Amino acid sequence: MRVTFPKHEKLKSRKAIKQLFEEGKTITKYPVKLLWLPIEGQKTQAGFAVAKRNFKSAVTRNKIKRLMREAYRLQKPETTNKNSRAFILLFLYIGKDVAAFQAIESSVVSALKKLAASSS
RNA sequence: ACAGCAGGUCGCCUUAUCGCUUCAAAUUUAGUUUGAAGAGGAAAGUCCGGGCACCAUAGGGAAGUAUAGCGGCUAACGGCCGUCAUUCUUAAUAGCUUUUGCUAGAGGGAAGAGGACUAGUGCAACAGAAAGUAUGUACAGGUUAUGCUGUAGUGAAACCAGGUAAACUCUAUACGGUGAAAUGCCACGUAUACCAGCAAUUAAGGGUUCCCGCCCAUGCUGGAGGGUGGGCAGAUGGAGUGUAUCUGUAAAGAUGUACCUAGAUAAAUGAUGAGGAAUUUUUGGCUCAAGCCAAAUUGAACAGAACCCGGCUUAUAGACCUGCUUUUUUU
RNA sequence: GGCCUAGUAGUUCAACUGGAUAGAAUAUCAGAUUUCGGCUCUGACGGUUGGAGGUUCGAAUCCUCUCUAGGUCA
Repeated sequence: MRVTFPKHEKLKSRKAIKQLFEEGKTITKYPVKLLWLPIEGQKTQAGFAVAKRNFKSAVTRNKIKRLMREAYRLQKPETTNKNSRAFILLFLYIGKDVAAFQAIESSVVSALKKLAASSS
């Protein structure tokens, strides 16, 4: 099947992000930190963030967000098909250096697996 | 050929698979398919100037800010072009000198925020008699004598209507304020409620420094709290880009012709693989050396549009082009 | 997308509106004192005033550009 990540699966609502930071739970798999919160009646949405304090250059921030988004996109069917519950997710990059795609991918995968285990 | 200086251009390429955004078409209903397009020379810093929008179709004065030789370009500018004074550097050559050297200096190169101290106020450490109410001392000249003239030392400045305005200031010119989070429309939702202060139609307040004037206005400001935090337009065809001719020393302008070239919004242009390449390192061979050949390795700087333009400044691996200069070799 | 502020010894602050070796406390080091250490006393070290350029006889101070850090506006 197609592995896509269109616009409406992206976490955009300021209100939801605020709620996520206040009430959400966290899973840390260095260099990625995952904030998650189960929701009702909607599809799963995911967002990606890199702190401006750690990376001053906009180019590297965009690069890291694109890498995390690509890793999430490739792993999405395996995680979302197993359980029917929906979440709002936010992947936060907490490392200080730019990691390779394989390292970010493994962190994202293990975080999603832990999320599936703890929510079921 | 190598090196240096100045100016300019480019700034990874090809391909497979999977994905993102916009537009068009089809099908169907909001998904899918097909096709097309998809970051920069600085998109950056926000240092200037404009367009555009709203606020009295924005008006007078004060204050404030900026600029400052002359001429031009431009929508405009603090930008750009030309040019002059001035300064620095180099230097043909000339004068003096036994020489070292000193003085002047055509020409070349670079810099060039440069109005006014004959309006007023201020400032000038140390040194020096004296730093502004200027003009003391010594010597020489001159004079009947004084006034006067020249030299001397200190200092950045004392040969004078002194110096200093990137000191206050004056003169001239320009500038109203705000800033796409402007502004207009649609949708959703709530609280025309509560507390405090000011004001009561000759008033408070607002129109982003103050005064006048004008306009708005029945309330205004602050606090705590409730709701929303979505969409469309603005917003991508423009002082647009390429090219040819003409005008002009040039910046630039005129005319013709061709082209359409991002439009995101927690923010699109990416990921993985393969190949090619500038480049990096190591080994071996040839060679006096520079370098050349072969194999392995590495695999591209600075950097991401956010309403749009014109500049300036800063960052930038490497490649290429043009001009000038020096050195070497050959003809 | 706008706007504003600050950078001075290792640290915390001075330096009046340009004027001379940029000062004080603390920290560090050395010496004295003490059986030893602390306290105390004496002395030394430590700064190209974030960087570059300019104005001026002279710049931490004035001007321009730039870097870094921080704040602020729905």
